[in-house]
This record gives sequence, structure tokens and C-alpha cells, in this order.
Amino acid sequence: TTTHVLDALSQEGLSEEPVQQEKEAAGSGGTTTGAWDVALTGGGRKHHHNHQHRRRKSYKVRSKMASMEHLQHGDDDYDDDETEGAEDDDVNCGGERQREHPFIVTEPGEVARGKKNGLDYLFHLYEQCREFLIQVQNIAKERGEKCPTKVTNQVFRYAKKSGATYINKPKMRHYVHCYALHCLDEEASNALRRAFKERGENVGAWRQACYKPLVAIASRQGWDIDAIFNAHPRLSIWYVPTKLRQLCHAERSSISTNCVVPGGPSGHQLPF
Amino acid sequence: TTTHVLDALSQEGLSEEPVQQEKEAAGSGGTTTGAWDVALTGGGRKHHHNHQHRRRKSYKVRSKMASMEHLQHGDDDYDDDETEGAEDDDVNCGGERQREHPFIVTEPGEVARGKKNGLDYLFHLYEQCREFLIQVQNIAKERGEKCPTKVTNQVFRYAKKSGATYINKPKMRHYVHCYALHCLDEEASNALRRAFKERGENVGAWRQACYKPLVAIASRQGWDIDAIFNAHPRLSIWYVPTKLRQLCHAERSSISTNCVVPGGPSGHQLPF
DNA sequence: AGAAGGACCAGTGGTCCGTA
DNA sequence: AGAAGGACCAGTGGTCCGTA
Repeated sequence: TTTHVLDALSQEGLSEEPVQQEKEAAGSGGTTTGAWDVALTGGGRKHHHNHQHRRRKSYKVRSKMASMEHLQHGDDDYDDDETEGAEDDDVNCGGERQREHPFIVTEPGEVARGKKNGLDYLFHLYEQCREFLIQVQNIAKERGEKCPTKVTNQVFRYAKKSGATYINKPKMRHYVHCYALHCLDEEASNALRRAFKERGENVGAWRQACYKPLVAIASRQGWDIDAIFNAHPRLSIWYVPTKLRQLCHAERSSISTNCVVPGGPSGHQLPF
Repeated sequence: TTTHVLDALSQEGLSEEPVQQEKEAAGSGGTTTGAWDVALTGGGRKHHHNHQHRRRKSYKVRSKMASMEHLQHGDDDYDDDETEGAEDDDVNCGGERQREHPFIVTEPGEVARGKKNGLDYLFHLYEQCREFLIQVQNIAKERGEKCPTKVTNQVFRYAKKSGATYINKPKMRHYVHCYALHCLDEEASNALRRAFKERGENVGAWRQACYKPLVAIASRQGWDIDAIFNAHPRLSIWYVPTKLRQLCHAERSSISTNCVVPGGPSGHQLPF
């Protein structure tokens, strides 16, 4: 599994035909081996299924991503499995790969039904990215190259090359602060999930609601959100989202304006 | 001195006329106050001199840099002071600002004579960059923005805006490993300077020679050159130069090839 | 020739907005 | 409408090479 891993770091090919390198990467099953991966890739059957698709489609691909739909969770079936197989959803004639199923608010331990993904799966994606980062780091160290400490573009590229096509930068960046709450206060995160599920709120509303408890955590720890991220082993590899940083700053400013501290105007110290 | 510092971080102006902001920055004396600055800017007289030049030249500037030659060490005179004043390299009719005087190999404490700069001055530039970084960090913290841990493009831009036009990225990156040796083993660094001065070697030769003792230091500390840089408070803010990283890697590889360790082929551990 | 540094370039962090 | 992600963009790290 470590041989094609080296190829994966080299320049991305632009050929319209699927290249040998990609087939090898597909065979590795994404190089991660968590319980989720086994469950979600649907074992060996789906793999062969997808390989056939890829070959069948190879002359009509439209983009360089079109030939990589293995491990595709959008193709996976928890609900209307065989119905799906007959529609263009699974056959995917257009050449563009299917999008991932949208997330829904689930309780801890709950598996999403229908064409949906749950939040445990979302958080699992962050763990997978961490594993890809560790692999990239090991390769870099072996080669004596610069070693990334964060999940960078390079890591996303590596994940994609390794077959984890369902991982992409905009998605991971979008939910980082949700994952941060999960890491820093799992109890609070779980409670929020249960509350928002019960109220029937959508993912966007839950996502927005994750900011507030994080700002509260920051307020208790001297407002240094970077330090808070860096102190947590699983969170430290993620960039602090701009909006979270801004919220912490805004909240700190408004508090130190309203509650002037005896120390004078220069101090941003807390009133306790 | 902290008010125009905020302006300095904003977008660089492209006007052909010198703007008010630049005049203010000039007045601050580059915001650093070490003994070197005083010595090298030639006190107040030169400042007025340069201000006149700038005003006199303002209608014939060719580039956006042309109006910023204050603190210009290339204009400073240790040797042929008044002769220089009559020539075009102080009057600077072309509109392009003068280059810095080239470095020569000097002993510790030795001031370069003639149109040359010494190595103590070179190392002082690294200290100045560190001060600029600290200022950029303080501003970022105050604003709740991302806070750089290294000397980035932003810091070089800030230094230039602050009037330190003699600081630039290619130069600083070029000599980083020389500064690293100075930080990590000042005795060895001093000895090397004396030896190369005595032999009459040029700066390029001295610069090349700085790599070897650094690789030796790395070999004694487990080859992790990043860790070595990061462990030193003044060095940690500089990126490890590519070539130094490569030399450490190459040396480690060749040693572990020649001296096979009982532990087996996987080990990169040292034979002691 | 030896050296300083403007300016370029490939690949980054960040996220918008055309898409489904 | 709510959401996933291709693709763009400003500014980065890195250093070459036209300049003096």
C-alpha cells in the first residue's frame, strides 16, 4: 500500500483516459481501514460494480475527475438500493460523478436513512483526513521534504488520489467548527445534536448553532482560539475558521467594552 | 509610532508622488532603535539630506520604490564620504534607488570599510526582521486576525512600508543558514568568519561553507533540522532553507547506507 | 567575476456561486 | 429552499535571472 502512495504525490495527470495509477489507488480502498470505511464502501461487490462503470465510461468522460467514482457514498444504498441502480443516479450517464448525499442532523450513534449522511459520518471524515495527513507527513519525512502540520491542499489532493473522492476542501472547511465542538466538548456537541434533531432543524441551522458554545469555551480560556485548537491533538491539524475567529474577537471586544476592567483601557483581560 | 503602523498594513499605493504615509514612516526611523540603526543611518543630518532628495526627485520617479531611499545604507559613507556626494550614486539621478553595498566577510565586531557591509550588519538585519514580525503579530492579535509565526511576505511588506527598504525577501532567504549557524553555534560561526576573512575568501564562499557545520549539528541531534530551528527562539521564525534541508537528508541517507545498523534496513537511527 | 533584489511562477488558503 | 463542491482568486513561498 505504500508504493502507489508515492505516485499519488506526483503531478496529477490530465489524460482523458483513466490511467494505471488511478486503478491501483482504487484497489487500495482508500488506505484507511476504519469500521466506517468497510460499512460505507459496501464491501467488494460495489467495488467491482464501480470498476465496470469506470471502464464503460472511459471514452465519454468530461472532466479529469470523472473516472474516480469508486468509494462513492453517493452511490451507496441504505434505502432504495436496487431502484437506484436502474436510474441515471447510479448508472451516471452524464459522466459527472454523483455528489455526496447531503447531511442531516442525527443523534450520536444514529445512522442516517434515505439518501442522507449523518453527523457521525461527517466527523469520521475529519478523522480520515487526519490519517491522510499522517501518511503525507511520513512520506515527507522519509524524503526529507517540508512536512505539513495542517490539512493542506496537498493532503486533499492525496486523499483524492487515494480514492477518497468524497473528501474535498470546501466541505471540510465548512464544518470545521462543528468538528471542533465535537472534539472540545463532546457532551455539549451531543446535546446540541439531540436538540436540533428533535426540533427538526436542518443541517445549516445546526451548523450555525455550533459557533456559540465554541465562543463560550474561548471566553473561559482567555479568548485565544488558536491556542485552543492547537492544544487538542485531533483539532490542531485544522485551520481555525475565519468566522469563528471573528466571532471570538467580536465577543471579546464587546465584553471588554461593556465591563471596563480596573486595569485600564489597554487591558483585554477578563473581569474574573 | 503605532498609528501609521496600522496604515502600513493596508494596500500599497501605486501613486507616482510620494504619499503622506511614506513621509510619516520615514520619520519613525524604521521603528527599530538598536545601536546599529543609529550608527548606520548617520544620525539626523543624512535624514534631512535624503528628504530634500526625495522632494527634489518627486516629479521624475520611475517606480513606486523610487521615493523611499531614507535609511539607505547604500547612501551611507564610511570611507569616501564627500566625494560620494558629488557623484550620481548619492544624487541618484536615474530615479531607481541604490542597491545595498555588497557584504564582505568580516570578523565579529569588525565594521566594514569602503562601500561594503559586514556580517554583523547582516545578522542585525535578521534581528530587525524579528522585530517587524513581532509588530505584525501584535497588530494581528489586536485585530483578532490570523497571526503569523514566521517571517512571511506580509512581514517583508511591513518592513518596507516602515522604511526599512534595505530589507528584502531574496536577500534574507539567501543568508538564513548563515544566521542559523550564528544562532546555534556562535563560536563555530565566529571561527569560520575569521578563517575565511584571513584566507581572503569572498562572501559566496563563506556562505557555502556555513552549510557543513550545520549539517554536523543536525547529525548530532537526530537530523531533524526543523526541530533544531524551532527549538531556538530567534531562529524559529525563519523557514528552513531548501538546500540545508536537502543536505541534511542526503548526508543522513549516505551515512545510514554506509553504516548499516543492526536494527535492519528500516532504521534511520544513528550508529551510536 | 561576484552579488543584490525586482519580479515571476507554481501551487496555497479561502470561499463563492453555478449546479443539482 | 437547502446543500455539495468545482473552480476561481488574491496573496504565498521560493528563487531565477536580468541588472549593476
